[in-house]
Amino acid sequence: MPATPDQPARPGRRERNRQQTERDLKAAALAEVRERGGVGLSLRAVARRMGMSPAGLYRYVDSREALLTWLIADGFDDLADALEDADTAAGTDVASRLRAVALTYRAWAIAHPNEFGLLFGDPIPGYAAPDGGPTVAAMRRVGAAFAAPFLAAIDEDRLRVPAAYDVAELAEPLEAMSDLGQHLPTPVWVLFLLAWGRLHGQTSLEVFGQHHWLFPDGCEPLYRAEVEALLDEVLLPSSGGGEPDGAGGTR
Amino acid sequence: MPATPDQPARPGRRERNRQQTERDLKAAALAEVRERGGVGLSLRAVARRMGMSPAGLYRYVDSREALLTWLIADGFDDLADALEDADTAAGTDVASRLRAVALTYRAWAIAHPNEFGLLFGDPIPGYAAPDGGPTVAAMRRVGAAFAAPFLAAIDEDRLRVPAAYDVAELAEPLEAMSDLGQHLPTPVWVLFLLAWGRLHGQTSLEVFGQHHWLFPDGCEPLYRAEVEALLDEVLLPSSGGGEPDGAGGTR
DNA sequence: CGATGGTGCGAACACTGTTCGCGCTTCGGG
DNA sequence: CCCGAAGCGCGAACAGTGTTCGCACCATCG
Repeated sequence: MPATPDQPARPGRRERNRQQTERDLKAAALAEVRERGGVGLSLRAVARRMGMSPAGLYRYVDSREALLTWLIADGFDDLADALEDADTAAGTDVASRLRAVALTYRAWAIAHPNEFGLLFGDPIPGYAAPDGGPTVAAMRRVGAAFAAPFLAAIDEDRLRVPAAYDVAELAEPLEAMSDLGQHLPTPVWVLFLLAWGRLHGQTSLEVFGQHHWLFPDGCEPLYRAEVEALLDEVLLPSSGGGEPDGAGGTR
Repeated sequence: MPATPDQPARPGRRERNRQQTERDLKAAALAEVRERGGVGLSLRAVARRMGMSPAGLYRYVDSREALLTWLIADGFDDLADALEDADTAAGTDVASRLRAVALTYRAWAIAHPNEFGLLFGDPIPGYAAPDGGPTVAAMRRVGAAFAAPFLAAIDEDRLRVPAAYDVAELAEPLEAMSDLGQHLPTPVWVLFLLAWGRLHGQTSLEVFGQHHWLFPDGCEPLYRAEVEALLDEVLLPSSGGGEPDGAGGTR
């Protein structure tokens, strides 16, 4: 958004300064979050870091909470970018794409633990994401990036969805997901949400330190095992018939 | 720990008062966490709640952080109790036991969202659970309660563990888990950790609000679907042969 | 009885988010 | 060109926080 559409191309000294300061602010706040964590974000520290008075920040941000939701939205966007990049870099094979996205999810979380905590950890005490707010919009991008390989698998008739996933009670609320892509039957969305949960669970347990006493060096092998298991369960071999059952070996 | 072992049974007016105050303090802090969240725990608020001066608290607690780790340990213990109770109440059938434990995990989390956040959300900024500390000990209880039905399934030869779970790199770190019960081969622990991750992932996404915009009324049906899928995948029908494949119906 | 040490508290310090009102710069229009 | 208006940044202040210090009190033990 280089300028508001009604002011076609009039940067103006002031406007440019403001946008520069906004960028500085975001960068400073992000740096602060990265090293101190979202909970420890201090407006005064941000102000100090950018050589500004604490009060001055309030020309750009309504409150500490507002700054946090701003960072949350940015974080979701960043994660979505990473997922999309990994997806496109993985070529066209549905299995590679799904694997790439899954591995990137964990990799991003480990590379940005504090941001991950901001996005998926304890919600800010009083705050609940407003339904139309920017955070949910950005999060839907993450969902969409995650769903893309699944949708591709459907197009190739390679998605194995268990009949048990056709939970009637979920049909109605899942209507809201149809704008992530095409309109799809309930069990597909259930499959997708459960798959996300599996990967997220492992990632979350690792990043939030629950596995640290077991695997001080990280849980990548464990995660890879989960990813391969997921691929085996969810993806049919290729288009060409073959054994329809596969509760066994992988790679 | 009713008394220090070197002071065999001398409650004494003072000792009793101290223990009573400790209980009050924990109760007040827990209440505060329940309504304000772990992040929002304020020592001064706790002090106010129990009619004490802020400074007085420091006779019982080293710091806010210490109080939090205390609550964390208690939280893990409470969760472990809930899981153990559900397990024993579920009778002897391995499937029922596993289902009960799994459902109780989510139920506890939903009933105690702030405590769940304390246990599994953003770690306290500076704090890392000391390896020998009380929090990891209590968390191992949770792990043990979770593992119990799996161990029972092994005893009955009803656990289906994929060969692909025999990840060599995990053999060594997983040695540390053998004191949760008997000493078991690597893939069993992998299966267990991945199962926990699946349930935790769904629970965490729900409790931390990521699914709220999709399912404002809660995700119990989704979670049940995951639990049943897990049971189907992981548990062999019963001792008596039968169809080895079960990607189909549930309850 | 007197000494000891646990107990509670008021005051203080450094820090936080946030508000207010003042000057200063930059802009838009007469 | 100049002048009002609006945006901007800041110092000061207020209420709140975690934490420390030193002083009273009182139960305990010699």
